[in-house]
This record gives sequence, structure tokens and C-alpha cells, in this order.
Amino acid sequence: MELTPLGCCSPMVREPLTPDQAEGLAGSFKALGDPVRLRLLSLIASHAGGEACVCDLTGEFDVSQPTISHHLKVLREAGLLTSERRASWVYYRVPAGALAALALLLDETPGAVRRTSLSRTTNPRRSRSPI
Amino acid sequence: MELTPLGCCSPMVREPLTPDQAEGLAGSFKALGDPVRLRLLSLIASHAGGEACVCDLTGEFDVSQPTISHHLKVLREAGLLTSERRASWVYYRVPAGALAALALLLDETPGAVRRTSLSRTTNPRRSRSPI
DNA sequence: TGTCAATATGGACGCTGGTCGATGTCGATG
DNA sequence: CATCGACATCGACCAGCGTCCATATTGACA
Repeated sequence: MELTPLGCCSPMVREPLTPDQAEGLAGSFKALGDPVRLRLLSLIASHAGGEACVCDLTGEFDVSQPTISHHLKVLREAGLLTSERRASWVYYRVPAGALAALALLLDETPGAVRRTSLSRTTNPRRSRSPI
Repeated sequence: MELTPLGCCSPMVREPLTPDQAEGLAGSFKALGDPVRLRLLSLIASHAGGEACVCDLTGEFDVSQPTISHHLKVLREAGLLTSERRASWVYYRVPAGALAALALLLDETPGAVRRTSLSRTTNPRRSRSPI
């Protein structure tokens, strides 16, 4: 995380991610890398009031209630959901900007200026500096 | 996939993803859910000319060459990389729009208008229709 | 044609992660 | 206080994934 947007395009496209950045981001994307979790996120975000209780969700899936609870926990620990207990029910919502932060990282502003290079005919080895 | 952007915000926030859509998207995010793959993607995208050969990449990691090759294959099969052989070397690049497509899906246009709902005091059961 | 360098593939191994049933916790309600 | 419903936690099982080493494939070049 802690990527400073200052140039033409997203940090990921402008300069290599550090191992630490990659580790953190991979955690977020891993949380999105399950169809049940994606649908949960989408169901909650699109639900009335931008929130939904677990009882609104369990019936939409073919998996058990503990499994839903598990996926909600994964999303919450990834910062993609917040939960709040009201009476007997627990309401989940997508915190503002949680998804947008990842979107920003992936967006590659199409008109970005890139250095161009010719195809090499000699062995490039492990060149750390561009041609 | 095949999400038609027509309303206020991203498909994911506007309406629930179908199981099929979620399945496809989860595949893409799963490919991004590994720190080595994220760094590979970033290294390639930020490299001179927007492309890099495998020899530019292997030295940057503490994992073996076959492992790098494996991760490149995963990214390629997810549509996040294309490869082209030139002479002895294979050059990888990020196809235009590949990342932007995912970014679009996550972006939740902050000013989006949402229906509001009061906290419930009666049992919501599994309400498919909003209050 | 033989050799070498760059990259991919195959097989194996250990660990992570998605799933379940059983059970615990917490709040409401009588 | 007892009970019930909503949700979370626990422990177990098994498929899948990341990793490695060994080896195959491909193209350049002598």
C-alpha cells in the first residue's frame, strides 16, 4: 500500500511494486478471488441502503451458513467489509473507497506515455536498466 | 463478464453479479492474488516498451525459473499477459485494457445515489425485495 | 549437425483454503 | 430464568496451489 500517485498512470504500471506492496495487495485480490465472496460483496453493495444482514445473504447460495460466515470474515479482514450488530442481526456494508482504492491501482490511463524500445537481437541478460 | 455499464456506478455495485459472472471474475482476481504474480505484472507493465522477456524477470525473485514460468502461464491464461517469441527470448506484455476492465468493475463512483432504508426492528427473514 | 542458452513442461510434495456438521455465543422475548 | 433465533467458531476433510528438481523443447550459432 502507500502508493503515491504522481505521474502519468497507476503505480503498478509506472514502476515495479515492492515485495511489501505486492504482499499487501495480493491479500486484497486474494479476497476477491472467490466467486462466493464476489457475489457477497456485490449483493451487499447493491442492496437497499448499501447494507445487508446475513439473513439476506445465506439464501442466495448453495453453501452452508457457516461457510457464508467464513467468507464474510475473510472479506472483513481484508478491509472490504465492515460489520455492525443491531438487535439480533449483523449488518454488513462495503466501506467507502475500499473497492475504489484497488480500482485506482489497476487503472492504466490508456493515453499513458511509454518509453519505446526496439526488439533486441543481442542477449539482454538480466538488464535492470532499460535499453 | 459481459457487464453493461449503463447506470450510476459499476455493475458490481449497481446489481448483484450472477454466479457465472462471479465465476469468471473470480478467476481474474485469483490470478492477481499472489505477490509474485503482482510483481511480475508490474515489472512487465513498467518495463521499457511495456514488455519484458523472462530473463529480465527471473533475477528479481527468490523463486526458481520454472516457478516464474508457471506464474507467467497463470497470468497469460487469465488474459492478463500476452507472450511473443522473438529469437531465443519470449517477451511478455500486458494487453491494453486488461487491467482497466477489472478497474472499471471495482470503481464505485463516490457520488452514486443509493436508496436509503431505515434499520429494521422486525425480522427481515430472507427478503429478496428491498424494504 | 552438435551444442548451448532460454524457456516450458512434468511429477512430486507440503501447505493453504473452501467446505461441512456440530456447537458456542449473544440478544430478544416470554 | 428459559428458550429461541441469528450468527460465529471449531475441528476435520480434501482439492487446489505454489514450489522445487529434473527434463523436454526451441532457436541460434559454430
